[in-house]
Amino acid sequence: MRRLLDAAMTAIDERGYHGTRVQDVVDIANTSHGTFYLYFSNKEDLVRALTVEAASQVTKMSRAMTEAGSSLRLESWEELRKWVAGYSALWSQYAPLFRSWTDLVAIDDGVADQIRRMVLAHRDAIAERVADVDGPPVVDPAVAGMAVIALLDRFHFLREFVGEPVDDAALDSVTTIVHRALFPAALSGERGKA
Amino acid sequence: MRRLLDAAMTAIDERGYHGTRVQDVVDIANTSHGTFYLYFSNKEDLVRALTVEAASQVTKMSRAMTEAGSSLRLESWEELRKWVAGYSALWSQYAPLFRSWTDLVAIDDGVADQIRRMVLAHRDAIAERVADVDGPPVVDPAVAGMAVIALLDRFHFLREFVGEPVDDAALDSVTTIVHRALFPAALSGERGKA
Amino acid sequence: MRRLLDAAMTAIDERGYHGTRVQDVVDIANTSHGTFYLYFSNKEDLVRALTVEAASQVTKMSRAMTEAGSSLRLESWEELRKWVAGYSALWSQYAPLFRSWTDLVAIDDGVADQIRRMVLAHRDAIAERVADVDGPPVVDPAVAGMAVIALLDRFHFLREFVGEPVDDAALDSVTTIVHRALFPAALSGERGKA
Amino acid sequence: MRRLLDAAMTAIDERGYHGTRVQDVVDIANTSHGTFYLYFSNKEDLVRALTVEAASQVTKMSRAMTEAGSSLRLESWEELRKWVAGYSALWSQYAPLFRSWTDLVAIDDGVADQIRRMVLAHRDAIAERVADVDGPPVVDPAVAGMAVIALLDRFHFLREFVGEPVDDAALDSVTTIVHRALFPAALSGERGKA
DNA sequence: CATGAATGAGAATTCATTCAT
DNA sequence: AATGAATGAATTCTCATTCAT
Repeated sequence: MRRLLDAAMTAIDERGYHGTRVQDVVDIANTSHGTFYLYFSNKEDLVRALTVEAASQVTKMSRAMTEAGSSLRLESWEELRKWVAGYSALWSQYAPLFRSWTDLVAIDDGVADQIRRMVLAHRDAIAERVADVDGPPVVDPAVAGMAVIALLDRFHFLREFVGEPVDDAALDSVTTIVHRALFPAALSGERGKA
Repeated sequence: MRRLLDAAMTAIDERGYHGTRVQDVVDIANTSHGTFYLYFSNKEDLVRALTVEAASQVTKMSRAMTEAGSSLRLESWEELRKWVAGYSALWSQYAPLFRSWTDLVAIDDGVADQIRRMVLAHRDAIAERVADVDGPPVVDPAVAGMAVIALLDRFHFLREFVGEPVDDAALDSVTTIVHRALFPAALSGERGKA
Repeated sequence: MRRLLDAAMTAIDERGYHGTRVQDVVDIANTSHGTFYLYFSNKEDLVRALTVEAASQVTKMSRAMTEAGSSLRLESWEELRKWVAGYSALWSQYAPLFRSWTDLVAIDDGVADQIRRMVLAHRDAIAERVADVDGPPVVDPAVAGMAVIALLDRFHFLREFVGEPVDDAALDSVTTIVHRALFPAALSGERGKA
Repeated sequence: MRRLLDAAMTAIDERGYHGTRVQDVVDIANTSHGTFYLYFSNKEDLVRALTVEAASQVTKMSRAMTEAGSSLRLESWEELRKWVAGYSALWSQYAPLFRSWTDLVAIDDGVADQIRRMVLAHRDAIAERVADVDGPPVVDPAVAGMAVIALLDRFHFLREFVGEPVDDAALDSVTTIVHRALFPAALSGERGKA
């Protein structure tokens, strides 16, 4: 079962969700057709399972931001950088899935709901952090949260797409961009050469 | 032929690229299977034509930014706002296609090349504008350009996805976010209520 | 389409409904898989069409019995014999279908409804004729009607099954049996040697 | 093994022979796939076993009619009624199987042979009783025997199918019908209310 | 130019049966 | 004896594409 999930990730990575046949998955997992349907009732069921996994990781991230006792201060460039790095690592881990989001939400309502909840929770978590900062909010925190998610998600996709996968330098720059966008008052503290 | 292209947009809008059957397109266009293959050698050919159209519009935008005689100053909030509005209008017009990008690039190399060129041209145009501004660039202009494209593209998608389509207020906020991100020095001039 | 219906009859005749593959039908019809699904949405749809055909023939028989102006007098051995012959001819024509009834009603509600209506209409038509006869009805006409249908249907099946297909002599005997069962008072008029 | 046979009857009752999966049977029997194949070499083997059981019951009935010392006089309405009741009880007990006859004989030659032998034995037993009666036989006893079997078997099926399961009143009427058909001379002795 | 019936390759899914434990 | 995970042959159905009219 784990083998099938991993194989699915590999297959989706190589050929995209639609390009992936059940046959491809079981070939990679070195098992048979029948076995696949022993564990998953169909292709969507498999991708639903993968989505639950990925979404729960992202949700864990959001929760870590907001839960009591958390001391994450996004307005600190250093802490924001770490958070960005965390997101980036997650994206890389589930890249095939994140890349297929657009597809998936159109195919299966269950998956769409999962992802919608995840996005909204993440957005709200960021919004809360942004609104927390001293001084009057100058942009709608909900918009800011969504913008950050949009930026981070798509930036990874596009950089891969144009053949320049995200590296540490890119993450430094992206962090600075996000930092400036969210906390314009806190110009000091940025790493000089970002 | 125009009818077929429009029909394809409608169909892709409703059912996504993969969900769209040649049947659907010819039904909407009120024509026949045979006619479809008279104008397009296959389904990919059709989507290639649509992509050429959309990409050329975007490229027109990029070119307008960079070509000699252009006076567009993104560092002005008002001008940036207009530019954002322009992009948003374009996105809305070609929403079905933009939404399907992720799919499309995986399907057809021709489409992928088109889009890759378009993205890079757009990124470079923005980068040039960012680099132009007086004072030392603090973030890599290429990263900034890509980040802006990523943000704008995905923001539209996500807002639609969560059921809150982008409106003027959202664009105001997004403009402010982009403005701060790209031109941290130019804090004055922002619209107060964004 | 006619070709497919006929082919289906042939195939069901040879292998039974469950034993019949779509492939078998199209092979006999000398056409292709795709063509089959052009005319029928699936196997059940095909059998539904066949059932409509057969059921309408039987219903035509029932209606001929009851409609105004009909002078069919089942209590006359000769007329009963003709009616039995008519039923027998119909059974032979749609034998594969009649043989598969038991199967079919378990598979598709549409088919089951068709057949149920047909059976009830036929039973009621017979019951009406039986009740019409002078003298007090000694058996429940509805039971008598159903018994006649049961006898005629199954008799054909069983005789084929044991390798002695129904012939004229058998039909003579069956007619006498039915005649005696329904009209015990009318003993005269029977053909002597039945 | 008994558990498996009973489970199979239950399953066939609910879903018909073709609708019954080995899975269903073992689920009902609360055992496993492996165990099933320990006792039966395949699905047909199971149904063969069930058929042997049912057929031997029917054969017992036939034999009781013909064996030396038997005093069963079908020409007595009362005795015929008892015999009909016996058949009806048997039918009800093995209803799932009797209902599936048509299917079964098409599937497995062994089953078909069983059933064929049973039907012929039964027919001959009835024929013998019919021929035994004083006076010249007016219908072919073999035809009469088969007709009676056909009537009784299908009558039960059809009544269940139209939602009016056979009850005592129906059996009274059926008895009268059969009685008149077989023994037209013996009009007296019928129960008045049939 | 336009049509739409016909095609068949390709994909998903089911389920009887096996076999290592 | 009993188990149940694993298998893969067999089947249904979809849909892009062709081609005769």
